[in-house]
Amino acid sequence: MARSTRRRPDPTHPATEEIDLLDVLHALADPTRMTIVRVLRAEPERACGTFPVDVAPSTLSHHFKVLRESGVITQREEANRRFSALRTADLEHRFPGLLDTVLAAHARTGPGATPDAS
Amino acid sequence: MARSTRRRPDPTHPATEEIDLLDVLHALADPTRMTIVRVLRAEPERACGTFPVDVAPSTLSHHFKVLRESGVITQREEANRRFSALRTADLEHRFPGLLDTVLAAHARTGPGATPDAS
DNA sequence: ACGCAGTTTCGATGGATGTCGAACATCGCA
DNA sequence: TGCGATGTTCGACATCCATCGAAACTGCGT
Repeated sequence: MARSTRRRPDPTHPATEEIDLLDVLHALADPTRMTIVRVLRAEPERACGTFPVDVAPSTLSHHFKVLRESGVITQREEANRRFSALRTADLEHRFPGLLDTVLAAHARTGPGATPDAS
Repeated sequence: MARSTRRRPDPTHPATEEIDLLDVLHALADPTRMTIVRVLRAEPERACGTFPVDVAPSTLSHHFKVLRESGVITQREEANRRFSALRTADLEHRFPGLLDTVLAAHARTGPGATPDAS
């Protein structure tokens, strides 16, 4: 049965031109999701369950949905696992420099942030 | 009575180093507030009631409060009116390039946005 | 075939948020 | 001194949102 190999439908993503800035900002304005994006920034792809966040699996799934529907990440299904990746190129094309700037700002002030690195 | 010249206390603002990125992103992730910021971007200062937004005065006041408490704007009292201004320098110092990038992104895709200006 | 591991969906819940109208405060001006 | 203009605060309300637990689904290994 080649036609129904995949029962669960592929997750839907917005087209690049459909990505809304306010949706993206809202998606990034959450600690858990910001952590996810930061991790994804360093690695090209990663399975859902392997993120260093301390929330229930269902909550995590919710956050991935928000990130996906806002156009920040892509999700690819492989067997049982779902791999997530940043839509770096798409975001760069639509909002040049945005992701870099936001992540740099968070790196400066968020986690261990060098107290006076200016 | 020099000590109680000003009855209504000056609005409180967070110190520059206290400005939180996620708070800023959240503040910007609202159409009304984004409009306010965009207008403020063009003019150095402006009275509250003169913004081209279509909400009740009390709602507007609420949005100004959110913007102020997140560190995006300053509010100065002059007589009856309250003037708002972007904390451009503070934001630039704390999150270099952030405001420019976000506003540029919104200009590209938000209002009249040249359909295919790439 | 069975069960386990990884994820999503559903339902519920408490808290934040955007919105409004009414009431209050402040200042300038007639 | 009283009125109008400008904003804020308060209370209410509907909605959204982050979170959880339980249930269901999918595919792999035993």
